Amino acid sequence: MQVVPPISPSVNTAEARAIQQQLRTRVRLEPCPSPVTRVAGVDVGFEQAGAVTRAAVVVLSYPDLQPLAAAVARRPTEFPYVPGLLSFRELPALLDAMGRLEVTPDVVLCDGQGIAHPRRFGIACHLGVTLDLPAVGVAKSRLVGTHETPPDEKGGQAVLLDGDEQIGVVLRTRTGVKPLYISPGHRVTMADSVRLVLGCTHRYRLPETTRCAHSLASHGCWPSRVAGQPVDTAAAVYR
DNA sequence: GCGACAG
DNA sequence: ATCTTGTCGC
Repeated sequence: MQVVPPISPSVNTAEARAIQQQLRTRVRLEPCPSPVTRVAGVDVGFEQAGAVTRAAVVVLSYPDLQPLAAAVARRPTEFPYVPGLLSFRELPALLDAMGRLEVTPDVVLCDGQGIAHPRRFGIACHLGVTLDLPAVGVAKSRLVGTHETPPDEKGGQAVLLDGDEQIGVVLRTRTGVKPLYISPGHRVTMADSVRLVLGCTHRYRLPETTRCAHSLASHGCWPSRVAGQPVDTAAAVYR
């Protein structure tokens, strides 16, 4: 897919926060365009003791969740991990990978927060706004906000609040596992976000999109099975 | 000053 | 995120 200008050059943490305050005005939480037929998942891993960032993006058919395409990209790591500024560390490599994609997804599920962020601008917002693509934040742990314990059953939910503002949903994707922190990133509603995550989830805690992206980013290959089906590596090409 | 803190 | 083997539980 066509990815426009790179991302911000080397910035310091103060500048990064200022950029977030500026870009947050571009976030639009509106109904996700329908129908959704292609869902992407993105994730990053590191090599050379963190010196190199490896990003992966996969595209699955929806709601079938069968592999359609994927892309991987590597580039020097130029920003440290700072809570609240994750996108400045991972987005450059992710955009490189997105640029190598042959097909354009209808929505992207990101590994990290959407608006459930101190400045309401997590990595899902940054990626979504940058590509003007619908994006959802799917985090494995909490960054900000308070919540009750969601019911211990698949689909169990609890509202994630920052004061009196709802910034996300704490979602149990399967019985007996730690819940995920879901929040809109761009061009999706809170309800769309939960629906899409559940729609992409099968037998594991993480949605299939995230599982595939993580597998490609850290192991360099697809999982043996996606949504319960053996993967046809030949059809799911990537470069 | 003392914790908390996506990946 | 990453360094790393076995092990407890459904």
